[in-house]
Amino acid sequence: MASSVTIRDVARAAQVSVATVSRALNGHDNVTEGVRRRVLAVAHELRYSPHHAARSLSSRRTHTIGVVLPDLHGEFFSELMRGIDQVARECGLHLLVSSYHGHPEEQASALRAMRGRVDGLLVMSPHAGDLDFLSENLAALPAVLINSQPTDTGQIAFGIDNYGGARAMVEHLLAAGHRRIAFVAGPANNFDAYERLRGYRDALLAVDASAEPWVIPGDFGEASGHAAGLALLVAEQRPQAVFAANDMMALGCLFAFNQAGVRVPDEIALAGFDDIPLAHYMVPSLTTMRVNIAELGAHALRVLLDLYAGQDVRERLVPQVPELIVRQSSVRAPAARDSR
Amino acid sequence: MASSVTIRDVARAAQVSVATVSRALNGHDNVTEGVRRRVLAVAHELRYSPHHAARSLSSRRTHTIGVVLPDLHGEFFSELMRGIDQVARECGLHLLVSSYHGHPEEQASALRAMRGRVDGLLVMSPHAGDLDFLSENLAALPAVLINSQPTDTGQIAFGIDNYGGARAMVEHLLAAGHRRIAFVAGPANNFDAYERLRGYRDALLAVDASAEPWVIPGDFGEASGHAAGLALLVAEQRPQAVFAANDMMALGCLFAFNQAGVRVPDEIALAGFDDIPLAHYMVPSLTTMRVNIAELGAHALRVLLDLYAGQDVRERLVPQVPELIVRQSSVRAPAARDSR
DNA sequence: CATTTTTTTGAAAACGGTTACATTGCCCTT
DNA sequence: AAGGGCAATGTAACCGTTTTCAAAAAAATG
Repeated sequence: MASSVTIRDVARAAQVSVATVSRALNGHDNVTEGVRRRVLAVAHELRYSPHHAARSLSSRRTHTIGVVLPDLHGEFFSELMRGIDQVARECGLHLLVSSYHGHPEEQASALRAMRGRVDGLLVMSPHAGDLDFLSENLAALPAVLINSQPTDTGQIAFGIDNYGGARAMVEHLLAAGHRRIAFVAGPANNFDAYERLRGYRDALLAVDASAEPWVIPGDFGEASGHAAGLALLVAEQRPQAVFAANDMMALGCLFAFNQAGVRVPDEIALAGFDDIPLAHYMVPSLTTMRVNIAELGAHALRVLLDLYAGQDVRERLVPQVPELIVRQSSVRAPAARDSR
Repeated sequence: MASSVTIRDVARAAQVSVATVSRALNGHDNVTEGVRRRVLAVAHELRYSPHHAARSLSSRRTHTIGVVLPDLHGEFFSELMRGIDQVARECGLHLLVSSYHGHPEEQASALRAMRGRVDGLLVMSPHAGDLDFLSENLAALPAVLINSQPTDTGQIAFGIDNYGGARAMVEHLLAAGHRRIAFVAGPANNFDAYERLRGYRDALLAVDASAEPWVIPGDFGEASGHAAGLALLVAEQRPQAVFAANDMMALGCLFAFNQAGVRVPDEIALAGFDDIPLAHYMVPSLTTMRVNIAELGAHALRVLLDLYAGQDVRERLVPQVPELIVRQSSVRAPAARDSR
């Protein structure tokens, strides 16, 4: 089975003690050059590779970061992982990923199972109200919360400026001449969704205090966007623009509009949020708020590492501001610009 | 810092020996019910959680599976992870993910770093010719290779029947009445891409030995599909159908055709491979070969676990056969069926 | 050259669990 | 009541490293 050539084997073959082998391999400077070379040669020869568990038991470091996410699929997850992975590789760290499919108790057990397995944690917890619960189970590990609601328990957390992004989008739609703007909301207990909804509401009311927000429920999935699109089409007075809380739902809407022969943006304007790769390729291409998810993940890990190093990271927890990407779906004239 | 309440603390508080605590916690049956309850209560009270490194050092099991992939982004990766994750959760396993961005030496170090860290490995290595190299670095761990080319070194490996899938698609296009069928290829050194190309060629030549395959280079990215689409449009005689080696490139093609005002499928038919979620939402919706990537990952992990348990898994290494999904993009009449 | 200082090396103690083996206590035979 | 068998518990060795501390060797000092 697992071959298991240990540090003792290397020591014997190189005719030194295990302590010397350990020192040589870890690049300590108190080992003679000749000895070091001999040890390295023998280690390579024997295909020695240190046993991780033993090493981390004794050194109290695992060189591993735990990533606890609500789900392990979809564009968001994939991009987030990409960003995290990039930084992890640069720093020679490994990633232990874990998901809890919405079940809080699974999240708790996932978090606790991280003890002695990771040096720090990146946790994404978009569901409202589980923060006290969360800090309960954080096993005293350094942790950075991604994209959660702000916490009063002093947890290190930051995310995307969903509120500001949503406001910016509504302002764009208003500026493009649309007045009756409907909003397709995300899941009720999702903090991102809540913030985007709030941004939509505030932007509308800011320009006309008597305006009536028009909110259709959704769940961030394509299908719910499709349903929302159909619902909007049968309204006695159709909206002039539809702002979906994420791109997937906007896609579903567009699908519904296409099926019904309603032309976008001529008869109805459409906008999303996230700027997933498809947004660029839809016909018409989708106006959206670009969120650099990979950078979000990368930044989170960098902050975690500095936190681990004992630095003060407080002032680096500014939310990431999304960028407005205007494409064809929101303006009658051909899209003014497309930054791709 | 990390609180570190150890098994000894629990033992002291429960007034038993560490051995008894260990037994009680691991559900051994030789512990009196009263004692077990007391230990469990104390452990919970103290928020004890076993130190993973210590446990796996002594028990020789890590309850962790290593997943080594070429890249950590995109639809394929995301779906694969979803499938793997699902099985892992069912079995109470953790996932250590690692990527090597195409660099073989990084792959080697990633593989070696897995020693003492995981119980088994899931490796995806689509680049041709690194298999001997690979087995060199497998650290004698049980491993399952996903979607690699078949190996002669006796490695456990399986993947997708890309060849058969490509043949099936070409046969469908031929049956739909298209004769001049162009193929947008994938990266040159990618085994999946090679197999799909081979399937295309063979299917064409099977029906007419003098047929001339028409292959445009691509790299599986949207952009290369777009470029290929433009290239095809300026050919003196346009193809009647375009078969892209994956959906993303088909998407790029469609984008090019749409921009040029060439209607799909009326003027030119289009087909892809993978059945990514967007395929369903494109206008027109895309005919493609559905590959159940999540299931591929799930199956790979199940095989790995059985391999680990010492079973013979040889006859379970059959390639996964993709399913033909006919949508609007390949047939003039409204799509006959759409299995979504 | 003797002595002190510095560098290089080795022996052994952690690290926090699991588990083989020894021990204890209890019940059952005879 | 003594002994045997069995279940529950404790003791201590072990897993493969790192690291402290002491010893040995080498270098610097007077």
